Amino acid sequence: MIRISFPDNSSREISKGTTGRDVALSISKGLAKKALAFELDGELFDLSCEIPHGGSIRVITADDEESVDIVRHSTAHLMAAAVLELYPETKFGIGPTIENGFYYDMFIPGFNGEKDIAAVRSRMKRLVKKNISFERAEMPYSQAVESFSSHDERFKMELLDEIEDRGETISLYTLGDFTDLCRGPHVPSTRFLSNFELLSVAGAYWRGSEENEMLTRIYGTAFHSREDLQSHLNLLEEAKKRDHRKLGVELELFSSKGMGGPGFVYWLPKGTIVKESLENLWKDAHRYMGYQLVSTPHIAPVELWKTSGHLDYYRDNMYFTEVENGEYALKPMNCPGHIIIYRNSKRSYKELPMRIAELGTVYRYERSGAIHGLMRVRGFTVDDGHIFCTSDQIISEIQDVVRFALYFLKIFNFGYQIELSLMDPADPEHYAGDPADWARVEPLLAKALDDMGEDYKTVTGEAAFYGPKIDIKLRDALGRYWQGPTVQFDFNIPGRFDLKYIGADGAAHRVYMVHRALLGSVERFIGNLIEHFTGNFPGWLAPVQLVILPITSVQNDFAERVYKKAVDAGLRCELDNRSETIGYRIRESETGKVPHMFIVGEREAGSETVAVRRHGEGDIGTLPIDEAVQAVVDACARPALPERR
RNA sequence: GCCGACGUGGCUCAGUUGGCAGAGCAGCGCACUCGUAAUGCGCAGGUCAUCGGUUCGACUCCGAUCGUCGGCUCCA
Repeated sequence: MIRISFPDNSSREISKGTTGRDVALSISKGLAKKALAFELDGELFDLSCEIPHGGSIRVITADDEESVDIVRHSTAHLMAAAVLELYPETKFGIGPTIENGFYYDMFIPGFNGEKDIAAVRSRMKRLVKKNISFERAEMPYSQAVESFSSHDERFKMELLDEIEDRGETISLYTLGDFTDLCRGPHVPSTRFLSNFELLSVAGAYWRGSEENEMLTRIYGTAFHSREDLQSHLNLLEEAKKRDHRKLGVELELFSSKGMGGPGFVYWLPKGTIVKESLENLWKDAHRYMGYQLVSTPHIAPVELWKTSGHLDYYRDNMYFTEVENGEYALKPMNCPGHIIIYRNSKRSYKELPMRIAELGTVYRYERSGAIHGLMRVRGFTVDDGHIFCTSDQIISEIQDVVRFALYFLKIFNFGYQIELSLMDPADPEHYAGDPADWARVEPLLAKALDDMGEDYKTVTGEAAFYGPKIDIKLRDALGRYWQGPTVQFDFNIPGRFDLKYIGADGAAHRVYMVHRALLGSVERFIGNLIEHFTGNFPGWLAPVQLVILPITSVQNDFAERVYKKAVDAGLRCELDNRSETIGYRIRESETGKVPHMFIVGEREAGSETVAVRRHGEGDIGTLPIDEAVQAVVDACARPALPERR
């Protein structure tokens, strides 16, 4: 007999051989019907498994958070089973769950890409209807090898060897004619798998290495209910609508095609207003926060990049050019330029912390397949800053940077998540600089965050080779995370360039250096903004803030007067007095996502008023001209500068 | 770079088994002077991504190149 306890703290004795299903049944028939698996002392098991030992047990149903992953994993098997039926020669790789879904990597002879997805889908539906059970079997290595080698499952054999090497139990799951090497757990049968969708097909290297053969990866997702699946599919639709590449064309913000070269952004007049407005706030905020703005060239002799280490570590991503007296490279980063500025004169401890910053456009060669709209380009503007300081200034400088970064996220209502990336102590060879320096600084970064009361995730081994870093991921309106601000310590470059300051003791000391970017790449950040706001920028960024629309040409003079007042008030305003219907012109401003419109007809002209219309809201009433202009000015006010320490 | 899909006027898309390239929107012109998301008529605009091949004849079939998209990879 073994003793198990339940979440409500009750407990009971059960005999050996009792399965999870028996336990669920003993509670209620309804529970047994809904049950997907059970958890014993934090470990998940199939419902059909015997309770292996005493402990605290929980029956997992669709109501439990972790259960959707079980459904997805089982659906991956279901998909594999369907693929095997259709393509008997298929060899299987791995089929894990991922955020929001699953995939399976397979070598599928005869598969015709997306065209054949529908067939797989309908075959899966058929298997669901048959309500086939998942059968688990454990077996010794030799028997498993026999089973997989008879089907020439070369990928599974590889996995099998690794499981054996780690000394883990080998378990196989059979679903109909398909048997897979798998840890489990799985749902009892396919009746739990009716709410899935196959989403896309892609190539993927076996085990993610370019050295290996490329397999076909099919992506899908699954949920407990039709409603959950539908709302996820709706989210994907919504994301498509917000795609910054699409909106960029529609709103005439930027162009990145044609002769301009892939991965290069050409900002159109409207996009330039967005970019400049953002950059202007950035510049003012930086000066206010004690940064000195600088400007450095786009190209420099290779010797500079040799000294900085970029030639060794970053060569493959750099553009080079030859001129008569030597080789030059386009800058892939701004740091060496800022170092030249630091080294321009002998620095005193009294100058520290010295914060310099630049909206520096850099060029990096990205492989053609990596390029993506504004998010991944070959030329972009880094809102780069470098802080030179002493060790006892580190904490407050880091805190200032993090606070400053959060300011930029908060003014746009982005959510965020902080990650602290540290070195892997088991692999010190991998990192530049004195390990003692690392040991001194890493806790300071953690302390800086702790003292601010910010939550963060520590990721060991994720530090850059030159130093530990704090990354902030931003979360947009659809809940998606993007690379955002980054704060990086550098134990490499100060040594390479022999950066020093003269201390109060009259001696030279090595200066500490922090790289930081708050927006990351201005281009990518604007891409995030476009998707976050669906192109409905806050007023201060809107390319056109106000459109004046006279109903007929009789009101043109009056409209002209209103227009001048708005322009004088500093608004980006347009007067649309084209000979089109008022409905048509309103529609154009609406689809152009102009935040405000003033509509002026006979009534307004006679009473020195305007009818105000707000994007997405429609007519909001009539106001005297000056009041209406002031309301738009207020709505388009730039956010306040950040608070200073 | 790799796997797969795609590439027809500024945009969105038709184009049957190879037989003279089509529509809507946008643009231009004319008329219309209009009350809160599309007024009407007319005009112009494409060497069907590029190059090569097969064919009497190629937007259509084949190959290569370039680009775009979904992934992989990369991401100091």
